Amino acid sequence: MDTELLKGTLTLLILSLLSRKPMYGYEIASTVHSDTSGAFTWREGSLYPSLHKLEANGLITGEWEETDGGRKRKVYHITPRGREALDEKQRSWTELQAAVNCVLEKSHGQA
Amino acid sequence: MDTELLKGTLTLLILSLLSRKPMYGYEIASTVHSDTSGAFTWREGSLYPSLHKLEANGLITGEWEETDGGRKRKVYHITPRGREALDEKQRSWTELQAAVNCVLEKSHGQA
DNA sequence: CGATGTACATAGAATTTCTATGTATAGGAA
DNA sequence: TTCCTATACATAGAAATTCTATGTACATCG
Repeated sequence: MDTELLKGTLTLLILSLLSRKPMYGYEIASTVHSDTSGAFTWREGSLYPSLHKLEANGLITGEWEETDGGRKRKVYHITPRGREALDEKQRSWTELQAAVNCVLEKSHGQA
Repeated sequence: MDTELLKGTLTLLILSLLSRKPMYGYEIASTVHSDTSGAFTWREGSLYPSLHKLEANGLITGEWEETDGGRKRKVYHITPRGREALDEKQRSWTELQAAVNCVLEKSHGQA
């Protein structure tokens, strides 16, 4: 997979995943990995800074939680503002697809 | 339009446009602008460096041309290697769309 | 008791794209 | 004629995103 094209989808997908239910970072990474059949494999160095940025922007909130095993996790919830941002990003994504596909189709068969 | 998502599509679209016919930089920018009904407006500071990079990588070749009016333009042609790269990038784009839409759909209706 | 998996984090590098600026000419408007 | 706009290319530096590499720490399984 061309990693160049992946850029910008991270935020969209994090918000989409958190709209299902609250998740912690590691869970987000493994969920997107399995949901995309391994097409997306986010590095921790990309994911955690993105989560911090989304939290700083008020789109998600994180709370420390302790599992039965005594392990600590930071569970993120999407905020109302986060849901608005998700809606907007989804619309942008739809527009982007349409615009790119329009150019590709116009090229098709020519030359 | 969310400019974050646009990243990575520049190379794909330049190659796609040049697969139609040879074009010069300014023409590429105005064509993509009109083809996408203004959804994409590449800055010259993004376009020209990208063209130089594609040329350095052997995916396109540029030749200076002079118009009747005496104006100079650099007309770019796609190379065989450029066509291969275009095919590959188009496949990646299709995969990316599928993967992202799969995640978005799985989130739909939940929570 | 060591390896692996879980779980978070940051520093620095690499890459992409944008902003700002510069040069130069053609053609129409004032 | 002179100025403004559109055409046409270019680069330097900044900003943003993502990756690589590294570090910490604990649980569990073999």
